[in-house]
Amino acid sequence: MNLRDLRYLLAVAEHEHFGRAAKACGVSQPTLSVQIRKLEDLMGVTLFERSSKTAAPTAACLQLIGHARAAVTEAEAILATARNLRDPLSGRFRLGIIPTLAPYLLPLVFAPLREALPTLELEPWEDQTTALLERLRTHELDAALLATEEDGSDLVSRPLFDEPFLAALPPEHPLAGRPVIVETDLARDILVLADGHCLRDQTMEACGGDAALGGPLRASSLPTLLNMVAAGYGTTLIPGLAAGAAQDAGIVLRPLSTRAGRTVRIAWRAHFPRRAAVEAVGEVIADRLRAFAEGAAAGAV
Amino acid sequence: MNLRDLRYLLAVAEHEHFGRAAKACGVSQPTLSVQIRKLEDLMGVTLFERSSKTAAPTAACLQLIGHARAAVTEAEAILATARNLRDPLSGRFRLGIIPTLAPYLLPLVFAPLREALPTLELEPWEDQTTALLERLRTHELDAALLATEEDGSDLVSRPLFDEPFLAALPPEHPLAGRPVIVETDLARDILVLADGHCLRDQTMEACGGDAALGGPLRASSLPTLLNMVAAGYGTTLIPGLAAGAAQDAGIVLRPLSTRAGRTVRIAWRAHFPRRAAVEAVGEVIADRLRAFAEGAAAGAV
DNA sequence: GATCGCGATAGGCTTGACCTATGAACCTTC
DNA sequence: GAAGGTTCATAGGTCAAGCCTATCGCGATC
Repeated sequence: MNLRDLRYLLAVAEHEHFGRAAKACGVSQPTLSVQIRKLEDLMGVTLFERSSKTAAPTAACLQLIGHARAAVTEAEAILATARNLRDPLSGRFRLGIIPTLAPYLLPLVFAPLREALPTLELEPWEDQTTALLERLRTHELDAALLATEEDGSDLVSRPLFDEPFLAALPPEHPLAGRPVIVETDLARDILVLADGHCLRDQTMEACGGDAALGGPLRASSLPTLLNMVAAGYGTTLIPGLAAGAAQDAGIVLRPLSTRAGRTVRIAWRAHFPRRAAVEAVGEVIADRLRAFAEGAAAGAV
Repeated sequence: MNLRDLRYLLAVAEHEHFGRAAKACGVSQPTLSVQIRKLEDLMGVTLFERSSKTAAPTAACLQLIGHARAAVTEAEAILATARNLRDPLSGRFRLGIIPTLAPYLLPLVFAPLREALPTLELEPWEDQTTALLERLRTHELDAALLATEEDGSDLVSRPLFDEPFLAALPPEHPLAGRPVIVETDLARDILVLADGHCLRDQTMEACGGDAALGGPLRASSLPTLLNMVAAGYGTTLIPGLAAGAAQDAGIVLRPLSTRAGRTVRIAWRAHFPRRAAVEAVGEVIADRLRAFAEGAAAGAV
């Protein structure tokens, strides 16, 4: 049985006439005769009572056409729905973002994304890198903003912008008077984030790679870390986008001598079919951050 | 688009694996790959995200499979319903019966019909001949029990049994003493049914064919006519099956010298597809009335 | 590095839906 | 009552499409 056959059935039932039904279906009358006959043979039921005048649906036919109409309607609903889904820039887009980036990046890019991609329903999801990669692989996310290189060939990524690190010091700190900070000088009293934050590893690497660095404190979030620094418990490195929040907290910021920083990338599954949406989202973010990245590059020269 | 394609779609979505889905569908894996690809091209939507591990349904696909499942389910419901309708001896069977026959025949044949054709839902419809023929032609009846020959080649009929007429007389009537009645002797004070009853025409023909026969009275039903005869207002001819009711009313019944009678026939549209049901119903009625018909024939010899 | 498993592709076969032309039955009209 | 115009059914040929087997390319795994 075929959806086409069901359409033929409905047409003949409606017109009660093979010729007119054939015209309505855009086929010849013999085609309809043959197909209806096949349908009758398949079902073992006479569907129409033919006479020289008309083709009247039998009682059995009347019982069947309800289902037939439902099937045809559902099939058409599939195509209609597909038409609406055709635009890859439309629909839900679940974007993972690491916690040291989300609170500072989202306010910058949310409105531009809405404006550039009005039909894309952006759903941000904040979590640490490994959790985001896991959710990417299980199709629970469509893309993720990370500050690390992707791992594994099943995922790919492209860089969006460079984010320099800044030294964050309490105002009364001995190094606060210097215009530029040498990272290794921070190692003595540096504070770091908890395990799992990529920023923790990057900070430690920039400051000398000592795994025992940072003492017993493990801040669970960047705002917490900033408050600790502001309170005079130590120093840290912060990503450039957090500069505003750090200054608001009364922290002194200084550029680093080695121009250390991180590259924010957007990552997605290699086979993800809505590549266009990923590209578009990345493009909007990169555009919005271009001034920031150029400023960072200029400052580094 | 095709129901087969939708089944393929559902299978791949369920198994998340082309090979296993192909096995479940009973086709080869390349077949499935090609058909799904065509479906994707038709819809303009990527349905599955393929990788070397698995074929995961996309968000778009998940939105579509609900409709797809509904369409396939409806299509299967058609076949299931058709299977139930396949037996022509099952289902509604609308049988028209003329009013001078229905009250006496139905009590005789209803139970035998139920027993012989338990799945046939018999719906009797009582009306005069012309109305029954009209309803037959408009497909509002499946068959009709008549006492006339069918008219027009679009309808056909077969005889079921012969029903002799009997002279019906008030006990005090002068002719009541005779063992056999000559029909034309009844003409003087005969009572007839209203226009439209075939029995009216047959009575008048048997008694001399005078159109002015029967005086001003036009009984609207046979029971009324019987009561009029019982009350002494005149005589009439009654069909044999009404004999019991007439005797109950206190009427004297006598055979006719010419053995006049009528043939009860079952009529149906020439193209009616449930011919088997018509034949079966007719057969049960003829069987049940065989004794009656033979008795009538014997009585006539 | 070889093997295995996945989906995609290629080439050839066969089915079946379609068309036009024609037939058979029936109705209407002159 | 013969002619012509309906109706649906049938016949024969064409062509698209679905299917198969064989093979490829890619990635993971041992």
